[in-house]
Amino acid sequence: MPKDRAPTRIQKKNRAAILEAALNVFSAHGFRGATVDQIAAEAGLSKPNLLYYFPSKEAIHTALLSGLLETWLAPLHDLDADGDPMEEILSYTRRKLQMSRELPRESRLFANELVQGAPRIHDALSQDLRQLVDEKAQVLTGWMDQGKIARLHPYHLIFSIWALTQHYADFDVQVRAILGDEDPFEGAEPFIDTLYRKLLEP
Amino acid sequence: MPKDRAPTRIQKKNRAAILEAALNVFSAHGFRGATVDQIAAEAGLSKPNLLYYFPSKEAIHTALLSGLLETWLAPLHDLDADGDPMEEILSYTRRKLQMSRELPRESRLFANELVQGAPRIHDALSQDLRQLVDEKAQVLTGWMDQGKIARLHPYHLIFSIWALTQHYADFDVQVRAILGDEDPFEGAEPFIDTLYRKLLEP
DNA sequence: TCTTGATTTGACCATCTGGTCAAACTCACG
DNA sequence: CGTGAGTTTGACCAGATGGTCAAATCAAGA
Repeated sequence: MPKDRAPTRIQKKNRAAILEAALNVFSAHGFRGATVDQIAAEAGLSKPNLLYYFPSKEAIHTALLSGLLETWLAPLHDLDADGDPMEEILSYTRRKLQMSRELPRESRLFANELVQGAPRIHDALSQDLRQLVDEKAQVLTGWMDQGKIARLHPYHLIFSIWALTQHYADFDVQVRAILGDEDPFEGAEPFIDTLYRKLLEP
Repeated sequence: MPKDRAPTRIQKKNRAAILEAALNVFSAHGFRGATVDQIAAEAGLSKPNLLYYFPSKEAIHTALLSGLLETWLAPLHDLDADGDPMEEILSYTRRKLQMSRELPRESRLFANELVQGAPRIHDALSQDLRQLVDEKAQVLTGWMDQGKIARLHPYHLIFSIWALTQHYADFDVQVRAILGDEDPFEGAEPFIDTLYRKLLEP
């Protein structure tokens, strides 16, 4: 294992390659379904070499998840209490949908973990995520109190945005099996936009 | 392997026990994450005994999925072109949400499969499911043409119902981590009901 | 260039896992 | 009962998998 001095050029490169490869493999097969050999091959390293940079498969997975959590929650973080309510929410849904389109591996990585009971990120859920959502739910409630948007259960409103947007990344195969050649996001964007306009209109 | 005569009492009992156990294990850990030993233990059988009833792990999984597919699609099947549009759709969403509540293992079984690219049910998706959805999308389009419900992309409308309802089963841990003690379905039902009323109102 | 720490690897190991098999046991029915 | 089909299991196997280690190779600063 590399000493904990400043990382060398090679360390940076290889660590990045491993995490990139791990994202591919874990998101496609889940934790249990991924093998260290697979990740090593994808990263262009031998297995022992990979294990020189990360002490175990679990450690790679953990590093990956915690490294991506911030990215994943950024759009919700950016929901601004001082912005225009309708615009803020619509822009949040658009960013989330865009992330489904551009970062589907990340979405599936979390989906894989969640659908199996999130054994490795349960803490992050009930700590960081919960706190963030509590905070933003209050923002939503504030807007409802001011009559700026329709009164709805704020938590379920947030869940609905997650469900609608992540569905396109997580269940991509199903969506494409049904739509055929049509680009899912082409239709999804205006649909979701319309949905929230109608739903939130006071 | 039992001969293909009429199944004996014991065969019925054990096959059922195996499928029940397999549903528990596969839905919680995915195909790769589940082990034959685990399923056997859960079914109260030894591993060789289990493999006397099903030739392989894969066979159990297949039997389970194809046996449940019908159940899973029944609510959409029942969407009646001759019924009242708004009532038909709302009752479909209610049934789907109820299934998330009462059959979460089934939902997660499919979710696990889909999120990993559905390697074992790709055919069912692009054949049976696609055909069913095509058919029901036409029903929806008909209602839109008649001005009975708002004009929307019919496929994305269906996706939205799947996403919103299955979210509560598939990502149960996340939902509960955020809601704490509150029953997710308590709030979800009126939320989803309101959502589709507002969305579909012509 | 030389040295020293960083990097890489072939060989190896223990465990897990899906699956097999022959032998033993049980059950239903004549 | 007795018997043959149906059922169960302990022992076993081959391959996959996560992980280790000593030895070899490489890179960069003195």
